[in-house]
Amino acid sequence: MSIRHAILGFLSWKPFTGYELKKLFADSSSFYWSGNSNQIYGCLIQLHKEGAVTSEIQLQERYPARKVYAITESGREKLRAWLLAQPELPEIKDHFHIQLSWSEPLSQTEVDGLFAAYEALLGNQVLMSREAARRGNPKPGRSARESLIWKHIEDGRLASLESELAWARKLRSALAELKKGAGALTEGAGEGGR
Amino acid sequence: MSIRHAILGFLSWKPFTGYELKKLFADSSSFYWSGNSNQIYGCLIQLHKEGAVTSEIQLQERYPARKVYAITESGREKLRAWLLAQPELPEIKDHFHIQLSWSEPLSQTEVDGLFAAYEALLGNQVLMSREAARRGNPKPGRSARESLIWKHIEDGRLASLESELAWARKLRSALAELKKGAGALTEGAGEGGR
DNA sequence: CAAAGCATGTAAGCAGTTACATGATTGT
DNA sequence: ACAATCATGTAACTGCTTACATGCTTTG
Repeated sequence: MSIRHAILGFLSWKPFTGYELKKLFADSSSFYWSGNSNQIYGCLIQLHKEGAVTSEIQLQERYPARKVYAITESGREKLRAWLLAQPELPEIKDHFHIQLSWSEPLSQTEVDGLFAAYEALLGNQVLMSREAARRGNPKPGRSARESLIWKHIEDGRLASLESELAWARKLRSALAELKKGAGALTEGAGEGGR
Repeated sequence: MSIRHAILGFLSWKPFTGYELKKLFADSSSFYWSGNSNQIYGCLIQLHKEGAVTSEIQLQERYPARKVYAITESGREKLRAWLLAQPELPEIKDHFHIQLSWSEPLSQTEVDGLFAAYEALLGNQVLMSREAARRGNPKPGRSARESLIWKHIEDGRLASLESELAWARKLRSALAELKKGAGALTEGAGEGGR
């Protein structure tokens, strides 16, 4: 799966300029690409070469000219073919989990600091996602089905963020419990050691 | 975060050959890299140049010679610096969610087929993860803390797979309900969309 | 006798990233 | 005066992927 499909997806909803697509990607977390110009503009040029999109130049008075891209019949066929392709599993890169995996040389205090930072990051993300959901970024709503799907995807993302936060809190307090137990038995030994 | 840190992590546990590391990555889903030779061997050569690891050639009778890599003090410092770096959010690429986002041109039957395939894929993954957890792949257990962390990470992965499966099932049946409702009112219209 | 395992490495390519280049216009 | 918005594009780089190359040994 590459960004080409997602761009075709957006254009199957309605025409956009590269600049608009860039923002759509940058503002969305489900569509996880960064929205860098290189990729968007490059991709649009290529799709145009392949005949999947048409581009119309619109001159404007006070702003630079813009190229509005629209999907073609052939583009819709390409999109359809991809939509029917074999689903793939989600790809998850849990950077923090890997960091934790090798945290043995760190002290309990240092590990606790990592948790604090991670939980703050997640908490922030939860708030921002909730706010974004409340504001409601632009999305198609061409049918009840489509709206239902988009709603569930949004809810699912929030839920998974929240459950990751709960996971981190639980592990953190389990580690604190462990420390307390060990401290009672060995009088503060086991800090920083292997 | 790149694979260099994860390799240093493994070597901070105990010495390994490139071939062994390759398998460790290939067999693990938490350490999400594919475990291709190019990256592993290339990375080890580079780490050796930087003085983060030493390599000892072990000749064997019936098998090719192997290079056993061990971490150096400087390597441990590099690892420690990375361990204390600012945590990062998980990166999630929900390929299937994006596919679903643009599924408007598909029929209800086609969408349902996608769900069936996705649920089968996830179900499989859940079984394989459970089996892998039962078998228990090689992992360090240098302290109660380390074991607790690894256990929670494993459990967390399973839980998130299971909740994704539950999410898919819920959305699928919500879509079926929607279809039923619409069918009752409009007598089978609304199939195939715009 | 073929396939899989042991073991190290190289080549070619892809999808993505940040940073740069240009230049008018509008808001603080 | 400075930054942000509108708008399109290019350059250099990174991290990762599949596939290839070699060759011996063990297992089915």
